[in-house]
Amino acid sequence: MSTARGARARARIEVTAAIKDEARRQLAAEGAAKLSLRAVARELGMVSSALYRYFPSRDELLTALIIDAYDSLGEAAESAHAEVAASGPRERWIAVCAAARRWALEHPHEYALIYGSPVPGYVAPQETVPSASRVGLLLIGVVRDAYRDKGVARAPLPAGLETEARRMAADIAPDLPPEVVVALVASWAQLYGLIGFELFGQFNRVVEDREPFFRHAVERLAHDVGLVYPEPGGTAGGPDSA
Amino acid sequence: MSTARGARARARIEVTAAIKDEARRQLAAEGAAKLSLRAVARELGMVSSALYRYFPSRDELLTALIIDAYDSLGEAAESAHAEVAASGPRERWIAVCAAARRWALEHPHEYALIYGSPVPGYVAPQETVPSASRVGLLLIGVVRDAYRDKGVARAPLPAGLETEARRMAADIAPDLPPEVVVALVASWAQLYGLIGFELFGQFNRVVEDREPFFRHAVERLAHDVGLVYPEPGGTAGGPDSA
DNA sequence: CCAATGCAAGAGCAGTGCTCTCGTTTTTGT
DNA sequence: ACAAAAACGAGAGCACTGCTCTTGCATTGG
Repeated sequence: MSTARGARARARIEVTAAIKDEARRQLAAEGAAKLSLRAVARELGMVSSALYRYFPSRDELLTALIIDAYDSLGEAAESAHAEVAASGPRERWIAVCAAARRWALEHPHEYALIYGSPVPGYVAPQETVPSASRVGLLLIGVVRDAYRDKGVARAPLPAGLETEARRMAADIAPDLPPEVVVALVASWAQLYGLIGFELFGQFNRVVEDREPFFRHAVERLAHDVGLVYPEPGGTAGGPDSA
Repeated sequence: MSTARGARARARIEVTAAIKDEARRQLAAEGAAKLSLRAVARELGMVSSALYRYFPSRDELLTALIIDAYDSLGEAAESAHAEVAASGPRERWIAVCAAARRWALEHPHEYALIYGSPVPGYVAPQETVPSASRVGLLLIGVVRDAYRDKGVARAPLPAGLETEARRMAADIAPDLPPEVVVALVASWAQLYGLIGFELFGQFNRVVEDREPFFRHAVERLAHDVGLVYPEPGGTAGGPDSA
């Protein structure tokens, strides 16, 4: 009974996985632009039209790969974070950022797929959101822990940003002060600016020894979100001084 | 004489320009992926093979558009900077960053072409470098002026970054302290992280009122490169305290 | 003035995403 | 258990792409 509706269904799952695997191989090898449905089908020994039984279009296949890429990146960041979970917030912050960079350097085409220019007129479907948020959630968690523990440093917000900052905080991390949430989101975006510039060649002939450069930049981002001190001994606004 | 070898040569220039114009139109309308040589030729009333007399391949056409895009962005930033040339370094810094953002929002596909994922296996040819550097040079200039005037704030570099920082400074701005150059390059990359996230939809449902958010983030970047004070009255390390 | 070159046009090749049809196989409802 | 329904693989075909090659005309330079 468990395999009653299984023969077909299980085959379907396997073929779907095989298609994604082969597609991912081609993506990693040649990039999203050269990913061809026909080539995938050819490599799998099936005819191209058969592939449409599994993915209704090339874009749908790409979307599946995008979700997988987000998850792969998120997993890499989460496991890197787990290894330093006992350390201070600065270490944890740096570990997550460094893991994101490492993953990007190891999977350039997949990184380009998710953080580079989105394909043609493509808007990310709703179902990508959970996977896409994993690194961000990790960073939020680090700052939240630091804040709960001994508080984080903050700088006042300009007048024009106050209401938006409150709205952002309510949506993202209601337990954190708006200033911190704003700095967090900005740092999050800036992190990917650093990674993208390295990956897409903008640092060629500008930054050569990139690892220490990145580490230093990321430490400054940690500072920006209020993770001020190298390690123990945080002064700065505590959870109660709001 | 000036038009002696002109009949042909002038026509060539005009046709080349017409091709680029039409290609740019299609790029702006549909994005780089949907830019088709045949469609360009069709729109210009010529046959597709004729177009290859002017651009040896699609990639060459794209490269030409890339250079134009860099120049367009650079020009926008430069003219925005010129309008506040008399103001303090913070105002000038913000004006350049805001102009880059505005240009990106107005030319999303062109921005994606130059700062998004590079096309297939594409590496930017050497001739793009001057055009690509214009915004960066502007930012360097702002910091240089501030430094010469009353100095900028600096934070010490970690040990592992010192030699690379010196190398970078020698290459980029020998008259600026290495710490400042490092912060400058990092801020430069981070600026495009902010712009890219807004443009490519990463801020959807996260940041709604983006203009003040961006402005605040950019002010913090100004702070990071040592442009500390809202306006006059800079303490911080002067040109001589190196 | 004539040869060399520049250029537009057309045909053609290999490749793409995608649709539709046609048997065959598997699943499902009675 | 059997027939109706759904899922599936294969193939042909359409419209499109980048790019090459050949042919014939126009422009240029010696």
